[in-house]
Amino acid sequence: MLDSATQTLLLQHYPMLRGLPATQLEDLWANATDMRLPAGTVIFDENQPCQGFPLLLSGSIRVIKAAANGRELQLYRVSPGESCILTSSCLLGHAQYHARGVVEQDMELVALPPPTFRTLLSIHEPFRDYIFSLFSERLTELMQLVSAVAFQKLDQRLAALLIAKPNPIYLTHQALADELGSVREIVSRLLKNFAEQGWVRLGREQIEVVNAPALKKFSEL
Amino acid sequence: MLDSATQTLLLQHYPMLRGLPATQLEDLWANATDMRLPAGTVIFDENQPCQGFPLLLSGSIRVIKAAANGRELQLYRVSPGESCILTSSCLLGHAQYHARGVVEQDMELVALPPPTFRTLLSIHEPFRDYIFSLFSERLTELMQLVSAVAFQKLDQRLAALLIAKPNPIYLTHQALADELGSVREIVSRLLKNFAEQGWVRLGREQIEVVNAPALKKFSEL
DNA sequence: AAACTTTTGTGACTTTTCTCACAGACACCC
DNA sequence: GGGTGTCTGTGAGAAAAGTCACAAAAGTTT
Repeated sequence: MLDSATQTLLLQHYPMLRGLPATQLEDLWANATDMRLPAGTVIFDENQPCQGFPLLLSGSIRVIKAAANGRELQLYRVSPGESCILTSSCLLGHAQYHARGVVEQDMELVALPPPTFRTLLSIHEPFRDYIFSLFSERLTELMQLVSAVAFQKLDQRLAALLIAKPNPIYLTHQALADELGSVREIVSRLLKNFAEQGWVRLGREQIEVVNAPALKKFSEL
Repeated sequence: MLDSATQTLLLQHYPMLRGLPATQLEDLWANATDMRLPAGTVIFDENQPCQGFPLLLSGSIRVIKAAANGRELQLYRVSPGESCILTSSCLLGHAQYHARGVVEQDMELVALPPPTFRTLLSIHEPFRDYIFSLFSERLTELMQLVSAVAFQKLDQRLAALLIAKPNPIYLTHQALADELGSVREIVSRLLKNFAEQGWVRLGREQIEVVNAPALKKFSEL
């Protein structure tokens, strides 16, 4: 059962739920549960069935693939208003997870039980459209990712990653490597190259992009 | 307008359409168009909008990413009964294609105009479930692919590819390379290694797997 | 401020993959 | 059965990425 503050917040982040018939909305408030999860929580992992459908209110999730040797690669990130499409996939494909979800920033979410989720999909077109667009977006992103991993050099991917982030970047080289699916040493060396070109300035857990256009050009080479 | 033979074929491959109300079925027959495309046809490409929703009756499509230098990588294959989810993605996400679709084997398909597709989605739950499962499946496949490309060595991926295909494999090394996102020379060399291990026998445009278990074990290393 | 942890820098070396170049093998077609 | 085009084999070398080992630097804790 959701309190009214959470209800308001949910409708803010998920406006497509506003048009729901009153009875259905009541049903939603009654069956959904509010949760808070601290950063670092593993909310799902490979080969696990899934329990509910998450609607993010704040914070974010990193969805990653982990390799046997400890390396990992970020598939995508889930932000408020987005929900985790992988969970839809599990629920709708009656399958299990094939990735790991880790809370990146402390998170508040509303979890819908599977029947409620299915009902929403079937009765409410805006919600259905929303879920389809999410699927569509993720599919596109993943295809771009496959292509990047297969055909682009790491330095280009790193450059693209740097300019995609808010400017002074407060991350360790290891964190960047984990996002790219590579290792720390390589990222360090590449960053040093960028620094020598005068494109970035490096500090401990800090990377300042000083020549974004150059990085962009380089990443598109 | 579909002739009755095509109608029957369509319902065979897409049984979830059988439960449609009669009026809706009439609408479907009236608006759908039958098409035949020879192998090699590019049915869609990057940055193109899409016209209709394809339901495959026979043949197959390779969905690929092409790199600037001529290399390519197969994202997935579409077979009869499957439909191309990328097109759904385009239609539902109101976006453009981000990959290329090439007819692999001569193909017969029924194309639904976007409005018909949307109506089906909204009124017929089995069809909707079907589309969702397809999305779900593709998403999972793509995630596995990303992971394979990022973390597995080419020899392992090649081994996995060989055992996934019907046994005497009639393909050129170039075709295998294109499926893996690599180049011909490497595939040739790796195949030679496999042959020296006694795992395969090589011929012109022919690879016979003689020790599938060994290949499987190797691919899972 | 000494001890510890985390992060970063870096050299040396290996492995994997790609590139280029060219030769031989096979198939097909007049 | 000679010509032509498509496949395949292979060597030499380069480039990219990863591994290992260790040291220096920057923070944190006590």
